[in-house]
Amino acid sequence: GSALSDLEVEMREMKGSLWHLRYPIEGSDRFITVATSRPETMLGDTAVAVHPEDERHRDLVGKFVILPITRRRIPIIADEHSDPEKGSGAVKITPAHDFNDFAVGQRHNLPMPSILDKQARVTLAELDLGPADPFLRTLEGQDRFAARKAIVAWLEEQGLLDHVEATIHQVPHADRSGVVIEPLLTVQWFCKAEELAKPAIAAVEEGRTQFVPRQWENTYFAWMRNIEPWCISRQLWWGHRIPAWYGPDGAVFVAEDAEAAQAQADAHYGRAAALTQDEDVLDTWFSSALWPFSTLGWPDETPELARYYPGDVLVTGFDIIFFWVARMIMMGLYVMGDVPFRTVLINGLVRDERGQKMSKTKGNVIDPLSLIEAYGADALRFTVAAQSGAGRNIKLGAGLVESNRSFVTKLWNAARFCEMNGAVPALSFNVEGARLPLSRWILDAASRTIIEATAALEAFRLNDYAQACYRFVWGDFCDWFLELAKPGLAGEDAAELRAVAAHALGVILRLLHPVIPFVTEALWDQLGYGPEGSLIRATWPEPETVEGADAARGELSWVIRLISEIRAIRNEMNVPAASQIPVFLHDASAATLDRAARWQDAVKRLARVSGIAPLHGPILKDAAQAVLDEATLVLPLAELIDLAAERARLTATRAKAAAEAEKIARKLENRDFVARAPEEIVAENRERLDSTQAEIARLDAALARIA
RNA sequence: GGGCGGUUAGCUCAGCGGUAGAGCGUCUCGUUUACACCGAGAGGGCCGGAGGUUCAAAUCCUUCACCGCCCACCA
Repeated sequence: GSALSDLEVEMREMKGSLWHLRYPIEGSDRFITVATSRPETMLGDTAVAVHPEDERHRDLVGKFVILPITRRRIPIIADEHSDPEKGSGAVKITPAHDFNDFAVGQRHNLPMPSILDKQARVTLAELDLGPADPFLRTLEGQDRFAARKAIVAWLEEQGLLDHVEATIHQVPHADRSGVVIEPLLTVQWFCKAEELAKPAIAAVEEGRTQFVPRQWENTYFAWMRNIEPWCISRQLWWGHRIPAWYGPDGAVFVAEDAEAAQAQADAHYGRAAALTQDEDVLDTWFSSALWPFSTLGWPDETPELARYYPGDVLVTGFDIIFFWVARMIMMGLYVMGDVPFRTVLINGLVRDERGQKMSKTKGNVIDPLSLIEAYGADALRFTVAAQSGAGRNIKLGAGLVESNRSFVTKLWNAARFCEMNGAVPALSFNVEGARLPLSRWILDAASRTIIEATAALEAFRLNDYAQACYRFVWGDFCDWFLELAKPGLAGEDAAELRAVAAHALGVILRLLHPVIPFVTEALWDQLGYGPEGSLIRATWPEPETVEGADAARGELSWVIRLISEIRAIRNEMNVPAASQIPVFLHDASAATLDRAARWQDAVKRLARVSGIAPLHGPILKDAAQAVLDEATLVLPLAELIDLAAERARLTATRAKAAAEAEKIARKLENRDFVARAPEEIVAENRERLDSTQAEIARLDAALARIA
């Protein structure tokens, strides 16, 4: 058995019994009943306490009880600790084996005999034995639980057991070994934690160290402001020895090392005295508290210590705030005069798929190595980052890792496609040289992603960072840029598109390297971005201003909406995938027709159309229609079209738009809204109403044509 | 007993005063020369309940319910 700090004690709910014992009162035939969940401790009772205001027992205060078995005479005292509401209102006091009872014992100057040894066996050594019952002898050396059984049986036999009550109570267990802890009076070394805590509280109050998310500072403060003296000695084999030495007469010398202690002792005794060092070691958390500077060479003033203390960010779980974080802050301030780190990032705990805490007994422990074996380290790392919302736990399951493995594979394939098409990274590449709207659009999107991802990382929002990268790679780069670039890669724009693709991929590799280290590193090297091992040292990508970005965004947004509209119609009208259909633009502006001509090849390919042309004159009857800005798309489907289905489709679209318009109109009719809402909000709603109404008008026209 | 967090689409979650979103899953279609670990499309939500503040509430306040956690409590 060793001493423990409060933090190492874990309360567990257990079914147990409450034994109500009858203690005979001296000089009368009355009894006083006390309740206990640990009857064996009655051997060490040194008083029975009642509440000073409790009328029921007032006359008993000052009288004595003859404790059964040991037959010791112990006083009935009045103490606030006794709760009249509980049990009989009288409570047995065992100062050596209960914290509260110890306090009572101190207040009333009671003796404090231990009746258990360090192996939790009954010992009678400290008892003042008088006319004890012979039964007492048989208890010596018995284990606490065996003794409990024997004592209960004996009391029952003697008629001293009033009754037994089944209860559920909190029982202290050692968090490591899991055994039930027995409070025991021992001599230990303590640290005045309160003194250390004061500057540590101030440091966090003043923001010299900040917790992320901020709410954990409450947890820190709550504990630090109510901190108890810290028991730092342990009766274990491993650890730093307590730096205390004892002289021949037991005098204590505390010093940095044996030599200094010896010097102290010699001065004290006036002669050379033999010293023996304390056998105890320091609490492992005490030693761990030194970690931020002891690992940097302290107590020597090393260059490492000068450069790396204080550290920047400590990343850890909330369950370690008291054990380690608080202690490092206290110790850092005390020893180094500064906080050990500026930011404490509290990440969630990794739990199983259903959110259960992993435990060996539950058998739900996920071995990261098996996930890595199945899906790769990159997939696991990316998954954990993507799931780590601020302050929430991570539910880790194979399914998630598997789908993120797909993302890694997607990245790999996209890079392979770039390579196949001669997208070679060039140092000379300059964003300003990009002329094509497609180039400008993807370069602008890359810059925006860099800004978003960087901001997210700086704010420790790893999930936002991962998501921004995911969306850019899969949504922008793969789904649209590469697809739209395919026709161009075979033509006169090939050189620019290759250079832009290579540049964007370079941004992607650098952005994702922190969470997809292996695959990005392999691609970086293989595709010629830099020599092997150089990606981790590459500079973080910087956002760049792209000339004509707004115009490029407008144009690409149009192209993407055009293709999506055609695809939607094809799907909803069940147009066979293999059939190529023509697309006409009705009422289109010159600028729109211009765009249509420019994107002809890409649209043909991505929307499976045979061509796009302006439509003048009457619209064919057997056609599907859709509204795109000022123009109406017309898809002649001939025998493919089901007019009823098309009417239903257009009607549904119109209904949606009408509901939207209605909602906005109601808002704008509200005088309070127009008067009190900010101008730009009102203007925005007016514009939305206009464009929604224009869309409805075009849908009505389209419906009229197929009526 | 004291405190902290959560409750939004089937699942996991983002959004935290001004048009409810993402990923996965589901359904339909698809052998288009990077990728089926893929592509296209669709459906799916009284944003836990009740009050309140506000021109406007998933978002702010009050309160309740349920879930999770921390601290204290061996009569």
